[in-house]
Parts: sequence; structure tokens; C-alpha cells
Amino acid sequence: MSRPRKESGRTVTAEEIKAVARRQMSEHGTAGLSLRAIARELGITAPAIYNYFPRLEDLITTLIVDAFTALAVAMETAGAEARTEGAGLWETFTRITRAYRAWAVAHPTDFQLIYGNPIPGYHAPTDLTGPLAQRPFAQLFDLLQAGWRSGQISLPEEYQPVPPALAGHIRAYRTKSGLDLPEVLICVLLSGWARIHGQVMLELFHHSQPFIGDPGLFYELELSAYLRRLGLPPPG
Amino acid sequence: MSRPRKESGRTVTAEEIKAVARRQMSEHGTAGLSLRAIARELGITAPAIYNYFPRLEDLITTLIVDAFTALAVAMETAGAEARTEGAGLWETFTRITRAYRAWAVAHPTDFQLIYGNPIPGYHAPTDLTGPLAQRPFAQLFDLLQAGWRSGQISLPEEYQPVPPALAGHIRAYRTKSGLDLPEVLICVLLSGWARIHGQVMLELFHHSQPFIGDPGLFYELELSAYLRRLGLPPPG
DNA sequence: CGATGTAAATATACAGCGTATATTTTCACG
DNA sequence: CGTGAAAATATACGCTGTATATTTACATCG
Repeated sequence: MSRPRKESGRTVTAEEIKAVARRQMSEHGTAGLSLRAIARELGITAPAIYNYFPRLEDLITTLIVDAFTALAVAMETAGAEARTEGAGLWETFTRITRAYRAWAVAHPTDFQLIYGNPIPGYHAPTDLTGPLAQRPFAQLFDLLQAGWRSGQISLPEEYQPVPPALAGHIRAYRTKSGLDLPEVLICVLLSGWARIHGQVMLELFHHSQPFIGDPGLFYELELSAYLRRLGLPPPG
Repeated sequence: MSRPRKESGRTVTAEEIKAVARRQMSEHGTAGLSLRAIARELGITAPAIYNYFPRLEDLITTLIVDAFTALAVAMETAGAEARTEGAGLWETFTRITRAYRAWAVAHPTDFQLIYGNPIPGYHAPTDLTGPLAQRPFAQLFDLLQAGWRSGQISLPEEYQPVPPALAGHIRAYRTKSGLDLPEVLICVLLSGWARIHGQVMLELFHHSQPFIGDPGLFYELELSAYLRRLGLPPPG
């Protein structure tokens, strides 16, 4: 019954486990991650991981949380950089949204983990992922709010008037979140998120390449079209 | 070694297998489908399915093909109905794109199977899925083409001029596909696809509800905003 | 300093999975 | 009626997540 403990201190940290999990995920896809494979790579037996993550689900959940915050951080630093450089509304908005796609392209499996269907029976706890999903865009809300207050942004007429039923919901959200924006602008921002998200999704699954070749270029066009429609003057 | 063959003719058809697979998928998610579970439900042993689908991948691939064509058919019948009723450009476009979301909401797992990350190690053969993915939108291309030729559609200025690098790619696609549309309009249509797709994706994963409550209402607003921006007059 | 309690690894086991192989049954056709 | 192909089967292998009980290592304290 001798148990060859490799070294005395072969205690693994939760961070190591997550790192290996992320790497394996990026190599074999979101669903191609296994406790046993992780343990193998760490020189550990599989049940040992249970000390850190009682279930595989829990590991996945923390991976999702990490990914969400990583995306948010990427966008927030992009925004912070723009602000410190004294960039204008156009440039700031562009950099932030650019960071969205850049992060997705750089970490496709994490992005799919967040915005796709990750693992067999797994369903993310929406009460946990909900706020996380909104965080990356909080800053865009602020940006639009500032732009609208300063009169730089005009409200596209094609979104007006917002149908009453929809406006009711939006007002509920607005009072709950403390935002002070007209319903139209919230609609326009949400439309912007969907546009961006849709493009990234189509790109990640290679649906847009046949049409436009370079999705990055088309993404830029879409961003600029969006901002121009808000009445912002293109730079340069 | 007696082998109790339940009835003489317990030969199962490929269609039965697919049907059961689709049902189990809709119950347990895209990744929650198993050869053994299917076989169990059909009163068959798992290896028997190998006569119809040499690998699980092949079964998934045919499911994907079926789903793509089902979505295309749904959109095409919507378009056909609109045409037989003599509906105008606005109404026809709306009905077709509405069918996109309606199908996605009615068959979320199939939609995720198509536009998401379906199964563990599985990667769809892009040469097969590529044309399939474009089919549902061929009809929208035609619609816009007709609308533009008849002068009903105007080209939004915010997408002009199309950057040269992008325009080159688009021209290549245009000549290959025999479409006769200005680059701008192709960009606008692709943007429309991304908008629609993004909204549906966000809805399916419950990311838009917190903001706008009823995604169906917001979808309608987005469609109408899109068409108004093309210069089409709203009906009624 | 040595005993002790706890945390973290382990061994073992179970049920389920996809898949490979070889065997047996069934049925249509010559 | 006999034969051959098609389709089911049994069996087996290695993989998976997970449960249970056991053993080790380490920090803490009398």
C-alpha cells in the first residue's frame, strides 16, 4: 500500500487547475475538457480536483466567470486607455467595441463558453451570468449617456417612436439601473450590441468570410456606420 | 446464446433514428445526445446504429443538414406565402426575417446545433455547411435586388463609401454568385443578417431580456428600423 | 518536541459513454 | 430451397464523471 507521493508539496492550486482547463479547452474545444485529462497533466488523480471543485459544473462556472470578467477588463482597459489619451467619443467607442471582437477572436473558446452552449448538461446559472454579461457594456451606456447629454449624439428617427409595450419594459430597466437615457437611445445601444455580437458570432463560425473575406474590415465598417448614424463626425 | 429478437421486423429506419435524436437533443441539449440512449429508446443495441451512421459525427452532420434546410424551408415558405398574397417589399422582408427568429425560438437546440458549438470534438465540415448557411438568405438578396432595381430602396450614406479592400472581396463574391448589387447594398444586407442573428443569439441565451423584456417586440422594432433606413415606407 | 486534527491527496469502484470486432439472425433473390 | 448480403447482436476496450473510504502531509498546540 505504498503511495509514492511524487514530491512532498504536490499540492495544486485552484488557479493551476483553471489554467490547465483553459488551455485544454482552447485546444480541444469547449466540450473537450475532462477532469481526468486535467488531473493527468497536473500529475494528480482525478478525484483530487474534487477538493477544489465539487463538480465539473463548478469548474465550468468559474471558467465562465473568469471569461466574462476578462472580456470586461479588456474592454474597460481599452476605454481607459482612450480616455487617458484624451480620445473623443468616436475613438473611445470604437476602441471599446473593437476590444470586444479582438478578445473574441483571441479567445474563441472562452467566447463560445460565454455566449454559446458550453457543455453537455450544463446550464449556466442565469442569476450569476446575467450581471456579468451586462458589465462589459455598462461603459458603453455611460459613453452614450455623456454623448447624448453633451448634444453630440442625435437620435435616429427610424427607431422612433418606441412602441409603448417596449417602452414600458425599458423604463422599468432604466429606473432599476439608474440610467438616464431616452428609450430610443437604449434601443439603439442594444441594437448596436446585437450587431456587434452577431458579426462576431458569424465570424467565429465562418459564416461571414465567404461574403466579405475579411471580417475585421467589415466590422470596422459597421462600427463607423453605426456611429455616423448617431450623428458623430468621423475622425480624420 | 438465444437472442430474443423482439419482432421479426425490428429493423429501424434512418429517419426514426434522426427523429429520436432530435427529440432527445431538444430535451437534454445539443450535447446531451448519445447513441446508446437513442438505441435504448428504439429497442435496439447501440452498435446497430452503426449500420446507418458509421460515426456519431455522421449522425450529427445529417442533423445539421436537416436543420439548415428546415430553417431555409421555413423562410422560403414565409416568402412564398407573402408573394402569393401580393405583399409588398416591406411585408415580404418582414415575414421572411420573422420566420428566422420564429424558427430559432421554436427549435432552439437545432438553432444552436447550426450556429453554435454543438458537440465535444465535433467540427462541422465547412465546405458542406457553408452553402447551407447561405441558402436561407439567398431569397433576401433577391428581394433587395428587386427593390433596388425598382428604385424603392435607397443606399444609406453611413455605409458609403465601402473601403476599397472590402469592396474588392465583395466584388469577388458578387461575380462568383452572379448577384448584381452595389457593394454598399451587400454590406447593408450582411449587416442586417448580423443584426438579426445577434438579436436571436442574445435572446436564446437570455442576455437581452433584462434590458427590453420582450425580445419579440424589440425584434420587430429592429426590423422596421432597418427597413425604414432603406427608405421603405412603413405600411399602415 | 511530540501528539493531534484537518486538508488534500489517494485507491477503488460504478455506471455510462463511443466504438471496434466478430457472431448470429433475417430476409430477399436466384 | 439454398445462398449471400444486410442488420441486428454480444462482447470488449478505454474513456468519462463521480462516490466512497483510506492514507498521507502539514500546521497547530499542549
